[in-house]
Amino acid sequence: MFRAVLTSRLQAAFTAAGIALPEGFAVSVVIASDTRFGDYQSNAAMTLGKQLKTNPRALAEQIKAALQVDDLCEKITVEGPGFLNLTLSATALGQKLGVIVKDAYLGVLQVEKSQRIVVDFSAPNIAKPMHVGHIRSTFIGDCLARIARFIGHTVITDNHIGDWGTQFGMILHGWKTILDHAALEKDPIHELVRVYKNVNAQTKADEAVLTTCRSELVKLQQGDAENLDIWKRCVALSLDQLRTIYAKLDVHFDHFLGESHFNDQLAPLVENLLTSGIAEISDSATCVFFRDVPELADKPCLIRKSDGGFLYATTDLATIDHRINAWKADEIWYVVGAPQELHFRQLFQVAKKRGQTTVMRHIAFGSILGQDGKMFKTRSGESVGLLEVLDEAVERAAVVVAEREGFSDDEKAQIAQVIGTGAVKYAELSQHRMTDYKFSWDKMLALQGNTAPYLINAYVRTRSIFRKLDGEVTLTPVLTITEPAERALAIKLAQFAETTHDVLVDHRPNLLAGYLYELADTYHSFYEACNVLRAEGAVRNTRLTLCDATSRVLKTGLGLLGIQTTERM
RNA sequence: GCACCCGUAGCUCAGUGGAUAGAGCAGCCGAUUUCUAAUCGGCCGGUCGCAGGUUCGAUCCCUGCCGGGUGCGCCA
Repeated sequence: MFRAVLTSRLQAAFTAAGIALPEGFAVSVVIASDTRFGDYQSNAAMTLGKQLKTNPRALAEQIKAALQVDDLCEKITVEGPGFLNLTLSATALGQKLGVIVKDAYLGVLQVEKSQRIVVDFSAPNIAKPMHVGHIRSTFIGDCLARIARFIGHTVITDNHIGDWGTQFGMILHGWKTILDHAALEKDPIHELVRVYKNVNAQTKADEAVLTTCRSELVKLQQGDAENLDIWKRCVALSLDQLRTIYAKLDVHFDHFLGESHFNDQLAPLVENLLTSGIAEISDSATCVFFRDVPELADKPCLIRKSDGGFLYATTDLATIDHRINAWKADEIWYVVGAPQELHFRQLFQVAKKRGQTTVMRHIAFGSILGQDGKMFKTRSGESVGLLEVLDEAVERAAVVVAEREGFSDDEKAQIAQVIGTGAVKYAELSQHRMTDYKFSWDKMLALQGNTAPYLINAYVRTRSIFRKLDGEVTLTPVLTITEPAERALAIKLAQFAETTHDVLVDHRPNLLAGYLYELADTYHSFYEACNVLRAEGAVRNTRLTLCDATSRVLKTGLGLLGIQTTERM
């Protein structure tokens, strides 16, 4: 990629000019902030000038003189206080595009050191429907997993479903007292939710019901055959439904290792932590204290309740053991909401005390808020169901597709499916993950502007050109780029390489979404300015190659976001 | 009380220690016998919450304040 090559050239220029770089000083080249000055820029002279207390502009001139980029750039200029601006040559761009269209990775470099990365995301609860709150973890996690795989990591996706919470006390009691078996057969989740809500309301009104629920839970945890059987049926019914949703979403997991999977390991784990001195008893509960970590000094991590029950953190610790021992994880990524930040800080600290060196990251995200600006409450209040959102999105897309001619009903349904689902995913992934946002039907399901349909439409336009071509076309590796619109498109295409890697620096899918939007925008402009099929000779060939590259980058890039494309719309 | 996140155009949101802070939506004007208009071009719209500090340069980094959200031993 150009940025990496230019960076190493710049590094060499410093050496050639005899300029010693201070310890830890990283020479950097970035994509130009203002394209009037060039395609890439380096502010190194200004940053370094400050440190060395020398004139930054003179320093920039010195570097410029030593910089060997004749094969890449047609212009190098020094501007203002010491900006070093680089403009790529049409030849270099043309060659690059020739390479990109032939490369399975479209110019994206594979990582030098491939890691085994476990991505933990989605994690819905059993016996509850997935709602809009699950959108963020599911889509962000899926996207990050796809990108990590694409650049050469070994990725293991794991859905740590909540199949063993205290909520089962209520479901068990409800199952035995108020379950409607016919309703369960028709719509399992709906009936389970009804039962749960009903019992939940009962417990609020009657203390005795709560006690009964607790004892049902204890029986389950002690292996009571009847309760265990009911629990297994709940899990099976829920998993069926979940698989349907994930298929619809085109989201795939290598494992569904829910909390229950680790039950047997919790007691020995806690014993082990006690004997090794990592954990201690405090107020009859078992805790891990972090007295050497100032910000956690008064925030111990509880791993066993005073009644002997285990907690969220206990299961997570056992899960870490499994991921390290059985899966040999180099890294574990937790795509979980920002409110759980403290939990993960504690968890990672315990792992550190245990000598576990696996890299663990909490990839946090902000909350989806209701119209009142408050968080959706999943326990008491209502939320919008995920299926409901998807169905509505597909329906809205179908309204637009219905106006089109030349499609069978099946094709129309297929197109609406791709566009509706894509719109929902893109609405999430184009947003910075830390931003809280209010759930809005209109924004989530918009079909114009900065949306998935806009990107898919750009792809459709590239495909339509190739459908209309007569005969075989040989795309030439020698592009002759002349028009500004061609040039702008070529540069954008080349920058797919930079963007894809940038996403994983801070785990931010919105960087890729933003890039693809700009690419589609650039392509739409190119499309209006440069007719492809009416052009001739080398110009036509160049434009066809640009269209081919755009087509591939859009399809691949959208694929990395988890968004499918359609050939026509 | 302490900790973390957020505050940018009417609305929803991007963005970066650098050059004139950008999109979409909404509003207005224009382009189509189309290589698919789910498109393109243009106009309108900002004291980047407030006040200091560091810097050649701060919307970005630091401190304080204001406003909103979230979390802080026996839920997950």
